[in-house]
Amino acid sequence: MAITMGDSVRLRFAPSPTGYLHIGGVRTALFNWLWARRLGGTFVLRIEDTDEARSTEENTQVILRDMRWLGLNWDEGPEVGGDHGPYFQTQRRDLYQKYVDQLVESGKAYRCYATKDELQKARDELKAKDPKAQFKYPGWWRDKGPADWPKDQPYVIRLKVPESGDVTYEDLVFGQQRFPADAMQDFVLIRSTGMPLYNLGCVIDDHTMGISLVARGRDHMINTPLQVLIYQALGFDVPQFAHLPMMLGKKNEKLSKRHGAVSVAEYRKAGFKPDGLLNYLARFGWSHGDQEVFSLDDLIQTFDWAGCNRSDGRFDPNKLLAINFEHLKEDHLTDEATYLKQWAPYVNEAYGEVDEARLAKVMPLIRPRAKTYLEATERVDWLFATELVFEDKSKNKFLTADKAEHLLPLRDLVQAHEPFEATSLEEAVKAWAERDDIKLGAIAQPARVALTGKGASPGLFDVMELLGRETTVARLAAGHALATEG
RNA sequence: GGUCCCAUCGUCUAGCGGUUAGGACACCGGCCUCUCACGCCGGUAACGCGGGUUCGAUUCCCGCUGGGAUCGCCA
Repeated sequence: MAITMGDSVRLRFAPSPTGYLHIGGVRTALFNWLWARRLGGTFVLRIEDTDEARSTEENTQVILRDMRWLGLNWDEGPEVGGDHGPYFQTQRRDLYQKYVDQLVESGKAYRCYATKDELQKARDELKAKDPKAQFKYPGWWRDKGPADWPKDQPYVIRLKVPESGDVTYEDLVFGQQRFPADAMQDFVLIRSTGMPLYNLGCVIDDHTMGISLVARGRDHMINTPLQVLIYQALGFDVPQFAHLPMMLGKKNEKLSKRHGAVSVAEYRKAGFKPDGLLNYLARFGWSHGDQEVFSLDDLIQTFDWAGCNRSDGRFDPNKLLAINFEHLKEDHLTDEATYLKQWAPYVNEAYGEVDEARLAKVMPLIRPRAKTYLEATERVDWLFATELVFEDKSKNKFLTADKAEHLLPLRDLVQAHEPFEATSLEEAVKAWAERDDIKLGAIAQPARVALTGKGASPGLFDVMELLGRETTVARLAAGHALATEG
């Protein structure tokens, strides 16, 4: 497709504040955002809060906060404004009403006074007669006019859907699409409360906000022909569409809580890096040859709709973890300053305000060992926790009377050794082990447990240097005491 | 059931008529090693089925099967 730069390229993400920000939604937001950024276009955030029963201000705030955390900044929308506002659908009701009145006047839509009960009754009757039959609104009010309108009765507005013919549109991912009009019914545009339904609000907003390409999940694909009909009835130009395959759970059902974390907030708490999450999500339903790891800049430079896949996929927490790990351990993806800045909040929350210099010093030891910032935090408890916690398994295995014999000699060596520095300590201990024909592991494993409480840790001598002479000496002695007392 | 969509290792995918069907995650070996990781080396594992089209189909077409979306005054 032709790549045109500039103002005419406008994309949007339009979440409903009926819940937290779901990672499936983030994937949609990301693809829109990437395309806008790649073409130097505009990314609009619009809040579709017309479901009054489920939309809350709190949810809106959560969505904005999580979008910001992810780095998916918007050029127009809540809190940043823009020339096409307001960006909350509930604040655009006059606009919807105006266009709907226009449709009714031109005979392309009509008032329907049928009540929900009447419709339900008709549905039930049809189902009783033929369980397999497809219920369609029977068009009771389709051909009535103002003379037939009852006074003071609530009504909805329905679109007059053509009785034959096809609705077609071009999908950037799925190709040319064709839907038979007779499979659709005269659907409702606006509720009896005057609040627009999804399809109407979506079309009017996308049009008035100048959206050039609508990209959304495949679950909306069935709405698109309906929306095309509204565009046509209103005389609007139809934008481009791109639908994205669904992100499903392990067993092919909709991705939900039972598959683990689904909200952005949970991934933040679990210590994921935004770029890592975004990298995984980008590679879900999109590919660029064999490349798996992308910085955000890589994505902006390489993302395109042609690389999008059409088949639904299953969310894989393992792969997400692996991609996140890649981002955390590779310096070109996360430089030290960034790592420190992003990691520090987790550490401070776990252990209280810790010394930045010490944190910076353990960092290089932890990076190749931790897949998330949270895991990294758990791996430095021996350094920052107020009390050393022993793993039972490791304690029982290595802090025993027979295995603790080298602990005190090691303590003595460490106490006297200069300089107190990892490489130098290592040389000294290795020399001792060799001289007395002791396997290094026989010294190191009990010592590791004494110093860190665990059977696995960064290199023993790095641990010592970080702990400092005083703590190292004290813990070696305490470990020996623990091993021999019982 | 109607309408629509999809189909390559367990998972994410490369492939766009001729390949020993490639990569990544996961898994299993091995090396490295003070432990755990990292890193390195190697391995197991896929074209759903049946018809066409073609000299030749994973690739194009049709059918089947299987999976999914949707059928609201939700979005």
